[in-house]
Amino acid sequence: MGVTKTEHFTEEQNELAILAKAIGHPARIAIIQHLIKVNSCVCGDIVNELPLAQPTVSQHLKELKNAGLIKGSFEGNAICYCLDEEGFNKIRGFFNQVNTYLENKKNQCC
Amino acid sequence: MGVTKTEHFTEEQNELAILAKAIGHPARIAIIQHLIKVNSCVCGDIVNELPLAQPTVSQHLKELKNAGLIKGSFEGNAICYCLDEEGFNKIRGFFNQVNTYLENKKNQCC
DNA sequence: AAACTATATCGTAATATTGCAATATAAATA
DNA sequence: TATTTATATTGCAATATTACGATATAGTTT
Repeated sequence: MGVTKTEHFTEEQNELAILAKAIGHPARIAIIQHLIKVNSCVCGDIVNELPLAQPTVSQHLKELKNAGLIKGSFEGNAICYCLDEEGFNKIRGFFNQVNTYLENKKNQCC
Repeated sequence: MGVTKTEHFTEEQNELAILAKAIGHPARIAIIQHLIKVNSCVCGDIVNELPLAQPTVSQHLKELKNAGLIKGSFEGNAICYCLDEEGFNKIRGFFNQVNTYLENKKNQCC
C-alpha cells in the first residue's frame, strides 16, 4: 500500500526508522558529508555542490531538518545549515548495540 | 519523479544510501533488533514476532538481504537468518566520521 | 521603494514502496 | 508419493518519494 503500519511498532523503532530513512538517499548523504567537509557551517552553496535543482535540494534539506539531523539558522538573507547532534545521537545507540553484538558474537550458523 | 539520480553521486554515497534506506523502516529495525535479542540465529519465527503478514515479512527480509545487512542459510526446510557484518561494517565508517566530527566541533553557528 | 539574492513552497509527472491475498516452491514427514 | 510445513513470488491497490518548473517569500542592496 505504500503506507507503513507505524502503529504496530514501538516509538523507538519508528524513530530510528525515520532517522535512517532520512539518511537513505545519496543526495542527503552528500549533504551530510559536505557539512562535515567544509569545516564551517555552510549555507546555500549546498545547492551548488549538488547535481540537483534548487527546489530539490531545498526539499532534501527539509527532510533532514524534519528528522532532526541538521538545523539551520538565518544569517542575513541566507541560511546556515549544520549537523544536529540530537538526531545523530539517537541513531548512535542503535549502531552501538549492533556493533557490540557483532563483536561478541562469532557468527554461528550463517 | 520518484527516480533517484544515482548516476550523479559517488559509488560510496549510493552504497551508504542503500544501506540506510534498508534500515529505514520500523519492521526492518524490528527484525534487526530481534536477531540481536534472540541470541541464536532465528529462523521463520520472525514472522510470528512481527505484526505483518508472511509475504510482507518475506519482502522485508529480502530487502535487508539485498542490502547486505542480513544473510540466511538453509536449515532443513526452514531458513536461518542472522546479521551480516559486512553491511554493518560499511555503514560504521560513515557514522564514525560523523561522530568524530561532532565531538571535535563545538557547534558554532546553529 | 525597486531590484536583486537566497530559499521555500506549490503543483505535477514519473517512479518506488508497502502490504497482502493468492499462489508457487521446496524440504520434511507420514 | 501425498501431505504438511516453511518460505518465496506474483499481482495489484494504496500511498510515498523524487525531481523540477513556476512562483512565492523574505532579507539586502541600490
